[in-house]
Amino acid sequence: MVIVRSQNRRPTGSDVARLAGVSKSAVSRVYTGGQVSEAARSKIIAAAAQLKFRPSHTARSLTTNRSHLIGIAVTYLDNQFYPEVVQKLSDCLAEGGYRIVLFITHGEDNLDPVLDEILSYGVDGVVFASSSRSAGVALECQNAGVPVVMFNSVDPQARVKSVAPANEIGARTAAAYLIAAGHTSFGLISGLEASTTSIERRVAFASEVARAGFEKPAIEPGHYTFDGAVQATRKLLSLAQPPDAIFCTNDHMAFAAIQTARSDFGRNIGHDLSIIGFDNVAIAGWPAFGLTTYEQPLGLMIDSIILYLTNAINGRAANNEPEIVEGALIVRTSARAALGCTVDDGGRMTWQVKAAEK
Amino acid sequence: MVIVRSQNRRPTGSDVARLAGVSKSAVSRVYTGGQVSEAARSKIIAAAAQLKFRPSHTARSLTTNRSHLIGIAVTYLDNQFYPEVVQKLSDCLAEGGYRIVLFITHGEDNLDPVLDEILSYGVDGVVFASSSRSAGVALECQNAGVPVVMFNSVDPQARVKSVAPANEIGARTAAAYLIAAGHTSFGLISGLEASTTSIERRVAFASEVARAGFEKPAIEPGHYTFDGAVQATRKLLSLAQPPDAIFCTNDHMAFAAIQTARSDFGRNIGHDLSIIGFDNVAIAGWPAFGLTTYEQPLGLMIDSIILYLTNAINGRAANNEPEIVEGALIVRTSARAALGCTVDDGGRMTWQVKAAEK
DNA sequence: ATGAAAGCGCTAACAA
DNA sequence: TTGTTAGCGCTTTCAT
Repeated sequence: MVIVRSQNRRPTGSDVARLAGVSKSAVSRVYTGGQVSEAARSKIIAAAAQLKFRPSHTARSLTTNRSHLIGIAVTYLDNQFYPEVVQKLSDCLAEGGYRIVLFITHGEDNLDPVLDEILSYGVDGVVFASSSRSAGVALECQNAGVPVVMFNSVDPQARVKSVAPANEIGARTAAAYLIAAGHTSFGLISGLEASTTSIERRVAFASEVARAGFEKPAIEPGHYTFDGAVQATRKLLSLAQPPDAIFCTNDHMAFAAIQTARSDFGRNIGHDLSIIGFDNVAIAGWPAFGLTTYEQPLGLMIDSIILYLTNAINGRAANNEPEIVEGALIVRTSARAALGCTVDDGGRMTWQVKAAEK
Repeated sequence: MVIVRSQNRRPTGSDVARLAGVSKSAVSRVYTGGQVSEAARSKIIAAAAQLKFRPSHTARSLTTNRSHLIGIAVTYLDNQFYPEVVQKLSDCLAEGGYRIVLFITHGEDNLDPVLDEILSYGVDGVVFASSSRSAGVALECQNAGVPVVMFNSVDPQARVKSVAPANEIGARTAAAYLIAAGHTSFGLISGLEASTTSIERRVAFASEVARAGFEKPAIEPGHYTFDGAVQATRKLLSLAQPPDAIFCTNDHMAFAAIQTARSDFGRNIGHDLSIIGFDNVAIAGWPAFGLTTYEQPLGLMIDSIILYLTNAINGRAANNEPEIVEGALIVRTSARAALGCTVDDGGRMTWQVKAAEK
């Protein structure tokens, strides 16, 4: 009985070298952009094609100490914002030859086991896109020598790089817009209490409302979930003095608020009740919602992340300052129109904060 | 000048062994579940903790020939269905110690470069969730010795494993439901012409309509995109004899259809126009849509994928038959009510096809 | 139970 | 331009 084993083994560089009549190094050089004579190169290419050879990423990683893998930790994908982030990140990273390995956490309190795993996979960099206060884990990661950027939350001590939207400006703009539209009674649906994004948005909104001399907004927690926001909306609209304007700290909750206000309370959104969100996910533009919302300029943010990561990975000096990137209020129909709207060249209506001074 | 280099090197098993006063092999055995005396084990654990040692996944992969990485190729994440797939897959895979590496294709004609990359990453298995006719690439992958499953499309020659929904039953059920509700004039918005899912759903729907003796449905391509479906809806409703019932070959397009029919044509969905989708993504349950749709039982499908993959990876016999998994029509409000609805124990309304014979 | 040694498939000096 | 050689960090026989 003849045992044919080599058939089932994945071909290696040595196999190619043998078939092409050259050394392993020559083969390696072809795949790493080294100097190889045309004659040798073509023999190698031919042999490789014949054997269907593809260099083993794993083995290469071991010697080069680069996996070309970027870890991304994300809490959930229900909120359309995160798939958008993942997709854009994946696209940009792919251009540089990097791929994403996905770590979906579930809002657990202790992320250390996940961290262990991320680190053991030998990723070249990590993006923490979980909206919680992940500074601890991120820092550990960085101390282990792996470049990290926190997306959508910032390390107050600026030890790890962070890229985040202008939460304060966004929330203030939302408040100013609602005030300019003549609203007088405000509600707010907050996200996760542990997340810096939600806190910053909540505080800024409340402060802008107070600055204008109105009663402080009624606040209900929505936990960044759809169902949570449904409950929160019910509570707000069941108040003795229900608000006529509600700011939701993300779009995902705003969709819940709009629908609940409509179906359970018969509100006419954009007329007797204004709702503003935060993120500007694709669904915000759907006719059923026409959500007025403060956008996160994802393109810019992702660019920053990529720039930082590639610099850090290649040992180049990287700007460690937290990056707060400003968006714009995208004016649609879910909030009553305020004065001062202008249409930008993209055909989108935008709105500038007039109350520039804090 | 003293150069301290070892500080910045990630600790290795040898470092731990040296500190613990044992051999490399002992350290390895601790992490692979081998036989180690309690005394040695505790010394090793302590040393590892002190050095913050984590075994290198890369090095391990090289010797064991297992990366614990599963590649997943997906076309886009705009359609909420895919994030749901990715998340569930990630969760289930994580239980078995596997992680997902993401390959987002963009519906390119030639997937070979992507395949090269997938294969070079040394993944232990691959899931093709792009809805196009990826049988060719999938087959190549399998021939390279990497277990593959095609999700949501099937290889007609059954050479590679596939897990797919009951497209035909689903589409027939949708048609039967609309007919039972008294509709007489039908439209259909199809997906990508190259995708088996869309074709099967289109053909089955049309055939069921014909079988009942009605005029064949008006068909417009929506290309599985939101914008495409908006256009398709406009065309259908601008017809001289516009349909009063439209079947969309996925939910994502159904959302576009519902909104376009409402805002551009003033239709009252579920009354003067019925719309049915396919997938049952989370958004289908939102009050704004109340989409009646044929569900893909994601849980079951993912279980099948995992089972096949783990078997194949571990060289166990795996059932190579294509798996067609049946869902149910989830009855909500976007389609006029038909006779024969029953509420299941989960509180969802479901509907059984009565016209069982083909 | 433990250690020595070989080797996984590749890259990167170094020599020729 | 080429080949030889020595690892990368781990697992895994094989002796002990």
